Amino acid sequence: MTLGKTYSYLAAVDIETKSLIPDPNGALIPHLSVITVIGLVAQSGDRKVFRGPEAIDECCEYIKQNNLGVIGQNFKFDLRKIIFDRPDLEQFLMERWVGDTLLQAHNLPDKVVDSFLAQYELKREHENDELPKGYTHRKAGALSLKVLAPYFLGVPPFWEDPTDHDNDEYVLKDCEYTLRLFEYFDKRFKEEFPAAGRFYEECQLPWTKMLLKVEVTGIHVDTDKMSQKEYDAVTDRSEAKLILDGMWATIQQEITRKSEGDLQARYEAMALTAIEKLKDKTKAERTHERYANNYAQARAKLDTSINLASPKQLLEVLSEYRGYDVRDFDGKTSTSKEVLQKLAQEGHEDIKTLLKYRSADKLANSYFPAYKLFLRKDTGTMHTTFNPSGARTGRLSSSKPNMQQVAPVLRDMFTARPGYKLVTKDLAALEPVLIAYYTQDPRLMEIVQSGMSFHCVNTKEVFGLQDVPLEEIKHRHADLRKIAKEFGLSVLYGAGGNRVQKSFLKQGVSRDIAQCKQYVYKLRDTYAGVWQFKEELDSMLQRGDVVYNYMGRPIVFNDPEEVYMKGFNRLIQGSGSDILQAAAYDISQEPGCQVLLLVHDELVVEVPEKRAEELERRVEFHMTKWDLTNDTGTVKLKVEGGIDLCWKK
DNA sequence: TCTGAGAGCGCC
DNA sequence: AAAGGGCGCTCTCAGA
Repeated sequence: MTLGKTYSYLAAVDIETKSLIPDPNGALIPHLSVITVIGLVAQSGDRKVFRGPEAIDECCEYIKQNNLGVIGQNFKFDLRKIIFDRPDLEQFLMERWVGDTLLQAHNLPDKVVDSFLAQYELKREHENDELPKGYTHRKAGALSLKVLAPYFLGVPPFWEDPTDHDNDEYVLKDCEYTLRLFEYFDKRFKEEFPAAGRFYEECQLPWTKMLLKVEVTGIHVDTDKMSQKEYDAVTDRSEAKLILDGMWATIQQEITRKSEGDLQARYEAMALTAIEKLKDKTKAERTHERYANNYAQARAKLDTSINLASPKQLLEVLSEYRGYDVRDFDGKTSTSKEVLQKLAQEGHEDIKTLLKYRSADKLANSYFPAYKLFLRKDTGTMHTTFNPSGARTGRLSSSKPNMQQVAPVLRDMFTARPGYKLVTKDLAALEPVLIAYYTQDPRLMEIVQSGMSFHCVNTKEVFGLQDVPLEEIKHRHADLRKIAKEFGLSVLYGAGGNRVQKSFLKQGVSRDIAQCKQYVYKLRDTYAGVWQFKEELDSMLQRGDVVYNYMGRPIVFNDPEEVYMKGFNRLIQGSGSDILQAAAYDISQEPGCQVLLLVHDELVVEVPEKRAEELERRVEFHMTKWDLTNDTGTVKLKVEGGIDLCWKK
């Protein structure tokens, strides 16, 4: 690890926080939590604990006095909270932050094995039994310090006291293990995986710093618009519910009657059993009365209304009372969207209403409550958390709230601050482009170089439409194109006949499996170079080789069984996502550009209104500057999107 | 009463 | 032999 010669030695720092709201999850959210204690363990052997209102200052003073570089385990979390409390220290801490054990572990090809995790889980359950009622040790993931330290350092498993988060001993142990792990990982990178070490140091760590800045900045929310949208969703939901209640009134009555009957029968049976056991048979009448009374009470509490959120109840209504075929494309009964859409297409009005209810309910229940919880009311900004180790591919994940799953209809409530505009750009057809680059397949190279439509070409090839000009496919064979689009990329990643059959069924067309397999072979044949590349890659990964993606991120599989389905996909998806992260990093270095969101292949960047067009070109440049030249030619990255006052798709 | 798995669904 | 992949969130339901 290069200390940059600037710092004398290292110290691991860890903070403990507690929630300011009843929900303990508040401890994870900067504006809903408070720091209880800061621990620091330095390579010098010094162990420090800082508390109280001066804790941050004293800690930083110690770091400065001793000229320390600072590391942590998922240190982005700690820094985000510290910077929230003390924005003036952002620059100082950002510079001092020189390492992270979570990011090291994420990129070390040697992973914690599943059997160790399972063993650890057993120990945790055992420990939980010893705890006072209501307290548990939270499940620890493969990248948590609680797993990493015992696995790689061989220290005994350790748990904090969940009744006392504000504990010197624990926070110091945390720091000590972090420091030891850091040195251990550093050594292993140097000795065994120098390329992975470089990726960690030159990409993963700087990118994570960029993400911290993105999180701290947040994205501005038009709260009036948000309220309006929530009101609309709630209204839509109750309207749909009302209509559905009307349509299903008789079913509701039948269900109520049936439940009452069942309940009554149960209580009568209980009464009979009780009476049989009676020694004094003269009390039979009174016993009977008592059970009748109990039944009346239970009846009053009985809720027989149909719970639309219960797949079990809904399934009963749809299949038994309405007589619908509720089998999905795998033949299993289900109330999933694909089943409901098929029924809606057959013209069932109740199902159309149910679908409306479902989507409004999703907005009202999943989106808005989270947005209201995580909105900073003083600034009107939303601050997601990006998890650099959230996905095995190297993609980011986003949570609290998840800004990578914002429904398109909700996007325009996220806006530029006054005086600014948003540049929203996505990398067009990123995956076909990267597949062409990697596999050198001549047909795919030709397609992405010439700008032909991947899906239209597939439609022609698969369905034997040689006579139809490419540009007419979209209009003359829209239905077939839709199906081909459904399974085109999937087949290149390893999908088979079943998957293709499903794509047909979704469009209301049934094809036998043999025919579907023919389509798969046809596509593999069309892109023979892709399939050949995939097979070579698979055999390397199955041997346990470490493969590096476009940006140098290591790819390795412990389980060879997983390779067929995940290997090629991980190379392509991970490369795409890393290109976007690298672009976001470079854009964040452009004066005037503030990256607000990363959504896998899309960036949202805030720029001063007056320089919008100029900076839009800078954003485009950084997103498309990556060299995709292979032995057969060069493919170019393209972006789509523009400038607006709000986030638009 | 609490937890964890599964269903379902939003996004790429 | 056959197999698209990657997430987070909310709800229900069953088991402890």
